[in-house]
This record gives sequence, structure tokens and C-alpha cells, in this order.
Amino acid sequence: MSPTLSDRKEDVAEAILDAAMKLFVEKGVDKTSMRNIAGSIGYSAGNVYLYFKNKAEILHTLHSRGFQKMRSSFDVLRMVSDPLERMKAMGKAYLAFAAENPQLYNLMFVSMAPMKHLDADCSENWTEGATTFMTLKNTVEECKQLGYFAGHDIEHMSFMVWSTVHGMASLSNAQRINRVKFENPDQVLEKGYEEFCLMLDRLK
Amino acid sequence: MSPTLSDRKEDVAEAILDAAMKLFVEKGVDKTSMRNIAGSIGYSAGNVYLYFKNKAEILHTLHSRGFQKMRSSFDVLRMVSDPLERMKAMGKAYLAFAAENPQLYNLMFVSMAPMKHLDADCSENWTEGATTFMTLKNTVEECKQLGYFAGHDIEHMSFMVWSTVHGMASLSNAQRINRVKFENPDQVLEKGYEEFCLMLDRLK
DNA sequence: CTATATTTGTGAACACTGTTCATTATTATA
DNA sequence: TATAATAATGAACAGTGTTCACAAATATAG
Repeated sequence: MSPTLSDRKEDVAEAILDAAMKLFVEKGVDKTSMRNIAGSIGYSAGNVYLYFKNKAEILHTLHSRGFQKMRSSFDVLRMVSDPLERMKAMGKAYLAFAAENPQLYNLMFVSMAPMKHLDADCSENWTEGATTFMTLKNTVEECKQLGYFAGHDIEHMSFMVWSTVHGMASLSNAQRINRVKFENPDQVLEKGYEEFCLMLDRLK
Repeated sequence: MSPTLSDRKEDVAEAILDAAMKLFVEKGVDKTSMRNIAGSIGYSAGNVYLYFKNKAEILHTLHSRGFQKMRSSFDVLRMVSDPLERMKAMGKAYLAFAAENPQLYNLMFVSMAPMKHLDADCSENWTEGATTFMTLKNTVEECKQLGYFAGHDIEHMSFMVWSTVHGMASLSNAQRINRVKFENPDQVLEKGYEEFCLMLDRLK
């Protein structure tokens, strides 16, 4: 079989995803339609359904790409040897990713739409989230092995850490911060996270 | 002027809000249309626009009602004299509210739609959120006056606490927990919050 | 090189959505 | 009772996700 066919098929799927992502960044996920996506690369809307089952599959695929991008932004953390410092840096990188890719972050951790694609067989797990959570858990475990976090459970502690950074990121992205008159609006995210790190340091 | 007119006017608006809320709980906000809301109380869709400017205003009004409901669920906290214990109980009540009213919580803290109603004059603030945050801040301040939280900033610390409980609540409501294989899926929320309280106790 | 299959793309159609508006029914006022 | 004001309707508009019969392009077989 000539590779031309299947190669082109992947190229079109890729073009659809790229076009979708571009529009999502430009005008938001909600205000981007299938016709918008298809039209922006010179196709009809119906043709998109030859490459993706529905809109949810596009959202889920981009959601997965988001996790790839996030993981690659975590690469620098390998340089940090102390696990607690690494964990704190991981939180900072997480917050930076959410701030720099708000639409992507929303698909990964907030929107229900990408999860609907898994609903077909409900046994299927959210592997991307589970994998990312595992790397956090491993770091917490390393901390414990060094004697930190005495009296704390690894999994529950990890979930708490995740929740804190996700809470900050999602409140910010959902416009719930800029409409509350904080003393230092621009710094509240950074300073808030510093408070958290300060608490963690006391668990040494 | 006879009160019959304006009274009925308020009644209809009330009926619309109640019908909307009922449908939101039953089948979710996204899958509830204006025609659904109007039809469920025997009206045409167009008539709803005599009582509410648009769908965003309905969502914003219910969002405000959500804050009323949440505040009333905070009433029991007056009984807790120690500010740190009160703050911990407040977090627990916050999590309980989010779990018991997921759709309402979404309107209050996650969805952009209710905020769009404020976008007309962007100077307007998110008073409901600001007020609720203030009660948390006051509690943190009381803690400081008792000598707790030494070296921590009141506002930044308050934001961090809010983020933690919001993170837990929103991850749970967004189906990001039940699809990750936790060791104890039913307890992770409760146990995770306990870990946070344990950290707070060390700041005494 | 032609004839047949197969893949790829189209555009109309369906059942929805939020919103507007002329028209009608109802109610209140003079 | 006649008039003015309010309340309610249903059609219309532009948009949505999705499906599907059909047409164009391409690949395969003889």
C-alpha cells in the first residue's frame, strides 16, 4: 500500500487539530464551531467527521496534547535534586502553564466536554491525569523518604497539593480574582503560592 | 397603584428562576434551554425576556442566590469560638456545599456565563465573591491576633486557603477525581482536607 | 490505459440553540 | 365603557452539532 494515502489522512487530522487550537486561543472554545474549524482550513464541516467522531473527540485529543505540553514544561524539574524544592518548582511550573495556556488548561482540568469522549465505556480511566498525578505522588514519596511530611499520608497529601495549585489556577482563569479588589491584584497568585510553600517548608 | 401588578411580575420572575434551577439540577445548565425553562412553567420562550435581559442574567441571579444559600450554610460557624477551628469548619462547610449543590457551585465559582452579565460596565465588581472572601479574611485575621500564622500575610494566606478548598471542590465536580484510581476514592476529598488542616494546626 | 473500487469531500437537511419583534390578548386606568 | 399599558405569543433570524445522499478524486485490478 502506498503511504501517500494514510500520510495525507494524518496530515488532515493534524491540520484540523491545529486549526481548532488556533481558534480556541483566538476566540475561546465555546465560540468556535465545527464550521469555523473546517472553514479555516478550506474544508466543509461534514468532512471533519471523517477524521473525528465528534467535537468531543477533538477536545479530548487537544486535552491530551495539553498534557504532553505540560509534561515537557516539567522537564527542567529534573535539574532540581532536593525533592521538596522540586515539588515547589513543579507547582510554580503548573501555575505558569495554566496562565500561559488558559484554554488548554480548561480542557485538561475544568471542562466536562473532553471527558464525554471517555463516557462510551465508563470503565476507561483518565490516564493523562492519573499519570501526571503519579509524578507528583512520587515526588511526595521522595520527600517522605528524606524525613519530610512526617505524619502525612502520601496520596492524600499529593491530592491536597494538586488541589491548591489547581484552585489558584482555575480561580484566576475563571475571572474570579480580577473582580475582587485585592490589595495587590497582580501579585496575589504568586504571593499566595509563596504562602503555601512557606507552610510546606515547616514540614521539613 | 395596585400591588397586584408588580407582585405578579415578581412572581413570574421567581417562577422562572425556580424552574431554571430545577432543570439545572435535573439535567445540567448546558442542556437546559430558554424554551425548556419557559415551557416547564407554561410560557413561551420570548416572554422570559420581559423578566430577564438574557440567559446570562438568569445564571447570574441564580449565582447570587447560591451565595445566599452558602452564607446561610455558614451560620452554624458562629458557634465555633476558636477562629482556627472556625476556619477549618468553614472549609468543611464549603466542601459540603459544593458537593451538595454542584450546579450552583459551578455557577458561583467556575462558569464564565454569570460573569458575562457584569461585563457591560467592567468597573463593576464581583461583590458576592468579595463579600464571602472577606469573611474568610476576617477569620484569618482573628487567628493572627491569637498569635497563629506568624510570618504569614492575611490576604495571601486567605487566598491560599480559598484556593485549596476550591481546588478540591472543583476537581471533584469536574469528574477529575473519580476517573483517577485513588487508593480510597470515597475518602480522598475528606482525607485530603484533613491533611490541609493538619498543616494549619502546625501554624499555631 | 481503461474500468472498477475505494476513499475523500460536499452541501443540503434536521433538530436544536439564544434572541428579537410585530402582533395579539389581557389587564389597569380614566 | 373606551383607552392606555402591560403581558404573552409565535414566527423569524442566524447560529449550533451532526448525518447522509451524492459527487469528486484517487487507488487498484485487468
